Amino acid sequence: MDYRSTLNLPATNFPMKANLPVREPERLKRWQGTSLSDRILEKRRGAPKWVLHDGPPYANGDIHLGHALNKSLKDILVRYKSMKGFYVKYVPGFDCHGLPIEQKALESLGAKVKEKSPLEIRRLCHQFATKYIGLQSGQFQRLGVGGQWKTPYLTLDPKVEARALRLFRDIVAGGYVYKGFRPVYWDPIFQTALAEAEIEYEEHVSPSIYVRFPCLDPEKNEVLRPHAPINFVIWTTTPWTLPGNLAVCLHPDFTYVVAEVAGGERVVAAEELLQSFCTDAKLGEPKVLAKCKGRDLEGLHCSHPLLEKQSLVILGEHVTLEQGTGCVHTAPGHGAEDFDVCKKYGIEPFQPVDEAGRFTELYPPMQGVQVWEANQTIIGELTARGLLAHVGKITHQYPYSWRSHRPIIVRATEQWFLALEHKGLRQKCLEAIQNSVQWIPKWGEARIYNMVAARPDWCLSRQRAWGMPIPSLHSKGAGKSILALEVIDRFIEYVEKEGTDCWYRRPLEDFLPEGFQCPESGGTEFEKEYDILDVWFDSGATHASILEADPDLASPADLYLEGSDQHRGWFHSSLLASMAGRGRPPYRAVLTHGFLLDEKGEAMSKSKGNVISPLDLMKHMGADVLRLWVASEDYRGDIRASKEIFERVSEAYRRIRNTFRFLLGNLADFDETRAAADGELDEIDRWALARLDQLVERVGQAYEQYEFHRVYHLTHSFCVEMSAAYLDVIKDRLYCSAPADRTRRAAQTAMREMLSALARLLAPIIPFTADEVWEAAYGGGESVHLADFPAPGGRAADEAFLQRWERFAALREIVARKLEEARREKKIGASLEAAVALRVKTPALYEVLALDADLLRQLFIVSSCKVERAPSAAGAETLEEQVEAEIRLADGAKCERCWNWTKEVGQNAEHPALCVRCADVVERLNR
RNA sequence: GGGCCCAUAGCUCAGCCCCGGUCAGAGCGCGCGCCUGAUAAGCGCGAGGUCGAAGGUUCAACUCCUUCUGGGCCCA
Repeated sequence: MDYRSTLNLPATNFPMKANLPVREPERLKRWQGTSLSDRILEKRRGAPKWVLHDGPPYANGDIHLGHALNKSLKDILVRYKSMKGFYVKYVPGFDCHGLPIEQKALESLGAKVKEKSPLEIRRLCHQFATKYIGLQSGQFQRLGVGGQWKTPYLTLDPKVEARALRLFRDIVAGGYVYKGFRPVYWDPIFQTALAEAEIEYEEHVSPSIYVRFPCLDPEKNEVLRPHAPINFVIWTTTPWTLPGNLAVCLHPDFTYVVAEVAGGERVVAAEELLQSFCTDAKLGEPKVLAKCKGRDLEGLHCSHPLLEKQSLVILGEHVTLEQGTGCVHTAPGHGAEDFDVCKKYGIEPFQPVDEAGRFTELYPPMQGVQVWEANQTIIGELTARGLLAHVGKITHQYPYSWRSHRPIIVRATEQWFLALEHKGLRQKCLEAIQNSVQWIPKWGEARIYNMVAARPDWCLSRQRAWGMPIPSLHSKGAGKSILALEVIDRFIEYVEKEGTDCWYRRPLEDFLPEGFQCPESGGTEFEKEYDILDVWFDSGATHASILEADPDLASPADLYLEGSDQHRGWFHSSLLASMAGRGRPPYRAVLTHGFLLDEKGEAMSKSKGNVISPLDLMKHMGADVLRLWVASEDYRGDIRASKEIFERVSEAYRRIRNTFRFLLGNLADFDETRAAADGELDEIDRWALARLDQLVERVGQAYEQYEFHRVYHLTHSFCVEMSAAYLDVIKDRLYCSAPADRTRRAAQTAMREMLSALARLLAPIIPFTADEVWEAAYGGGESVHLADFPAPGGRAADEAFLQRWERFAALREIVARKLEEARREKKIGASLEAAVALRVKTPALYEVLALDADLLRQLFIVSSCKVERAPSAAGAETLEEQVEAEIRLADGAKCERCWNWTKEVGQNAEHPALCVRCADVVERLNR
C-alpha cells in the first residue's frame, strides 16, 4: 500500500523559481495601482517624522550601478524607519540645470547653435532634462524604490527655483556675496568658469621649460653683488602664462644658492634643487658661489622675459622643493596661489587671455592666438632672446574640463563669490562640522573639515544659459555690477509664476522698483547681466527649497546619504549655503558610502569596459537580487561588483527564498486559530523561537547602526541554520503526525512566527520577495510594507537553555561525523537507518544526557539513540573526549510511512508495514 | 605631491577600534558522499588563510606603533 497520500507534505503555490524579472514589474504595478507609498504614509500619519533628504541625481542618462547602490541604501532605510513607526516621506529629486544637459542640447543643434537665443537653448535643455527625469524615475521605481514618484522635486520647477533664489537673496542680504576679479578654472571650449567639482585630471603632455630671468639690480644685494650678472631661473609647464608673469616667488626659509653652471652663467636656485635642476636642464656640474635665505632676496627685480616690464622677486610659503628650481614663475592672472601672494605685494593681475583662450591686445605679438598654439611660439621667442635655459617634455596630471574633456586654463575674470571669511562663515562651518553633525563613518568629519578649512571662496557664477540667472545689473553710472535686494525680490516674484525664463523674456524695467537708483553712483541707467548660478547652488539650496517648503519634511534633515565624493560636492555646498543663509547646518547626520570597484578592485569606468549596468542586472536577475547584493556589501569602504559576486548573492537569494517556500508549504493548512499555546511547544520549538528572538534583536541593532551587511549575513545564516538543524528535524512531526496533532501544530506555530518575522526583517532589503511571501502567507490583504518591524524579547531564552542547546549542536556534529564514516563503509545510507549509541565517559554528563536520549534521537534524525556509561576517561575536557558515538544498523524494520526503523513495525495487522504511531495515524485518518 | 579611507580563506563578511594572550571563525562556492516526501531542492563530511609587506613595542600581535606596496574618493 502507498502511504504517501496519508502524509502532510508541503503544499504551496509559492514558486521555487523566482522569475523576478517578470514578477517584480507585475507587483510594482499593483503597488502603484493601490498607491502603496501613500498608504504607508497614511498609516504613520501623526507619528514622529524621520527625514531622509534625497541628493538629486543629475538627470542626463540611464541610471548606473552607483545610482542603484545609493537609492537602494536609501530605500532600505526608508522602509525600515517606516516599519519602525516613523512618518517617512521620501521625496526623490532631480538636478536639472547645468552644463552636461546644456552640452547635450547644444550638440543636438550642431552648427545652428549660434542662431539660437538663450531662451531657445533653455527650452531645449528643459526638454532634455524632462526626458531623462522620466527615464530615471521609471528605472528607480523598477528597483523597488518607494516614495513620492508622482511628485518628485525638480530644480527646474519655478516654485523650487523661487525658494532657492530666496535663499540666495538671504545670503546676499547677509553680505556674503561679492564680485571679484579672481583666477578661476576656465573652460575655453564652453567659455565658462568651472567649479572645482567640474574638473577632472588627465594625463597630459606639456612642455617643460627653464627660463632665465636676468636680475636687473644685483648690486642692491650683498650676496649677489660680487657675482653679477645673475639670472633667476624658473621652471614652468605652461609657457603661455609667461606673458602674464609679474613676479618670481621664493620661499622665505629655503636656502638659495648662486651657482656657476655651464658656460660660466650664474644662476639662483634653491640649494636642494640645484643638482636635479642642473641635471634636468643639462647645465653641467654647478659650482656654488654663495648662499642665502630666500627672504634675503626679496624685493629684487628681474626683467620680464617677453614684455617691457619688470618681474618682482617676492616670497611665498606655497613654494615647494618638489620640482623646478625653487624660484616660481608667478602670474597672478593665471593661478589662485599666484593671485593671493601678489595681492600681498599690491601687484594687480595682468590677464591677456580672452574667454576663448586666445591672447588679447594686451599681448600684441600673439593677439588672437590660442594659448596652446602659442606655447611653441613663446618658446621660440625665449630662445631668440637667449632666455631659454632648457626645453623638454613632461607627462603629468593636468586639469581637464569634465564636460569638454579638454584641458582647462586658469584665468582671472570677474565672478560672483561667496565670501568664506565674511562674518566668520568658514569658522562657523568648521564648528558645525565638529559639533552639530554626526558623520557616519566618523572619518567623514576629518575629510570635510579639511576641505572646508582649505577651500577658496565659492565661485557662484557661470557664463552659461541653462541655470538660474543671477539678477545682477550693470550700472552704467558706476561702471560695474550691482546685486540689489529689491531687484532680486522683484525677480523672484516673476520666477514663482513664470520660472527663471522671465529674466530673459521680460524687459529690464519689470525688475526695477519705482525710482530705483544705483546705490553707488545714484545713476538710473542699467543693463541686465546674464551670468547664472553654479548648479551646485541649486542642489546646495534644497534644504531650503524642498525641506522647508513641505510640512511633512523638515530642515535640518535627519540624514543625507550619498557617496563619499559628496564631501566635496553636495554635503559641502549644502553646508555652506545653509550656514550662510540660515546659520545652521542642513542635516543632523551624514552617511556616506564608498565607490564601486570591479573584481580586481579597480574603479569602474566606461574606458576600462568593466561597467555593470543595473538595468541588465534587473533584467536578468531581478531588483531584489541587486538589492540583496547592495545589502551584502559593507558600503563604508569600497564596494565590489563582479559576475562571481552576483552569482554568490543569487545563491543566497535562492536559499532565503527556499526557506520561505518550505515554511509556506508546511503552513498551508495552518492559521492563527490553530496555533499552539506556549506550553504546548516542544523544547526544540522553543529553541528555534529563542534563536529567532536573537536574530530579531541582532538584525534590529544592525539596521539601527546602518550595517545592512550584518542583516544580510545574519538572516542568511539563520536560514541555513534552521534548514539544517530545525526544519529538517521537525519534518517527522510535520509530515507524519495527524494533521491536527498537537505537536504538529506546535511546530507550525513556531514556523509561522519564523515566517512572519523573517519576511518583515527582510522587507526593507528585498521588498518584492518579502511582499510575495506575505501575500502567500496572509492572502492579498495588507502589504508587508505596512507591517510593523518585529520587536525582540517575546521568546528570549536564558543562558542555561542556550548553552544546553549548544551542547546538543556539538553532539550533533560528533554523531554526524560518525554517520558519515558509517556511510563510507556502506553500513548505512539515510541516517534513519542508523542506531546511535553515545558512550559517555563522564558520570555527570551521563546523568544529564541520559534524560535526553529521545530528544537526541530526533535531533540526529536516526531511528534510535541510546546513552550509555563508559569507563571514565581521565582528563577528558572537550565534549569530543567525553563522548564517543557508535553507529549500528538500526534494529527492526523500516516503517513504510515514516521511514523510521523500529521493532514495532508489523504490530498492527491492518498495516503490517507501519510502525505503531503511523498505523494509528492512518487508522484515524480512515475513520 | 596633499587630505581621508580600504587591504582577514576563490567570494561576501566576523574578529581587530576605546580592554594585545584558546589550534583566526561563519556563510557561499569548491571536492566527496547521502537522500529522493523542500527535488533546477534538502542533509552530511572535507579541503581552503604565514590575517597586503617589512620593521618595531611586548614574555606574547591579525589585534598597538612606523614605514612601504596595492587600491579607492577628493584635491593639487
